[in-house]
Amino acid sequence: MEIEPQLCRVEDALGILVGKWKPIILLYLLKNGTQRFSELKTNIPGITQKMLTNQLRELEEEDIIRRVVYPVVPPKVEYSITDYGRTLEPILNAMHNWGEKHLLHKQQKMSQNREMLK
Amino acid sequence: MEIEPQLCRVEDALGILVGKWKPIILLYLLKNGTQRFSELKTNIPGITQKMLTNQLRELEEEDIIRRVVYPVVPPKVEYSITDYGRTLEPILNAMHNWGEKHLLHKQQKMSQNREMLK
DNA sequence: CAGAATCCTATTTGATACTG
DNA sequence: CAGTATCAAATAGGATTCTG
Repeated sequence: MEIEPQLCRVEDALGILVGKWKPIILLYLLKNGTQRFSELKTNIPGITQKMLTNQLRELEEEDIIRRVVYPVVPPKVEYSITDYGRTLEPILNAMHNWGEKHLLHKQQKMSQNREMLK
Repeated sequence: MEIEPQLCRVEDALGILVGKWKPIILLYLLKNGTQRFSELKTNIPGITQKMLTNQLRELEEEDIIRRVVYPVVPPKVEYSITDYGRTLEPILNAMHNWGEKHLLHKQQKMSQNREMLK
């Protein structure tokens, strides 16, 4: 019984979410609303300017976030979630809840690994 | 308002699902039950032996699938979803449904791109 | 049959310096 | 402030050959 990959639409959502900083960016914008580039930069620990730009661009390309440039000096650019982007929220929540629920499983596995090292 | 990445558990689920062939492998096992290595190999078009082995190992490492080796000649190895792995099913379904629902959005974007090329 | 091993390419991520 | 540009490192993925 052959599966037809083109009939599997899991990748559509997955592809949008994959990227080292995308989930955190989306969660941040979902929780805190419109944010400037610098706000994201300072509030997402460890991210570089390059990666922030990169991930924002990719999310914008997928219409998940909106980029608004104010023609002022110094530059001001604001990012926010689109209505379309908001449709991903249930999926993000489902994954977060799964992660929380199975923290225990993860910890048990880690203690197994410690056992094996003895 | 700083976000604490360690409080975001989205990556826990996401990390398990990420990999070029993981979703399709999981969907196949969820739909068709226990499968031999060769069955997966022939029913997942385009996958190489190396990647099939690789992705199965990573899923096994996360306790999402079970690997059972039968000590026979020629070798026989069967893979199946664990109960723990089955807890990911709602997430996979949510992503698939999202993908189906937003096929239209995707198509509209593609026609926009075609317009831009004129 | 179910892989392991090797080699290679491509993509992703990161560090750093520069700019309108 | 909000980026670009460049280079380097790390990771993922693929083609091919070999083996118990």
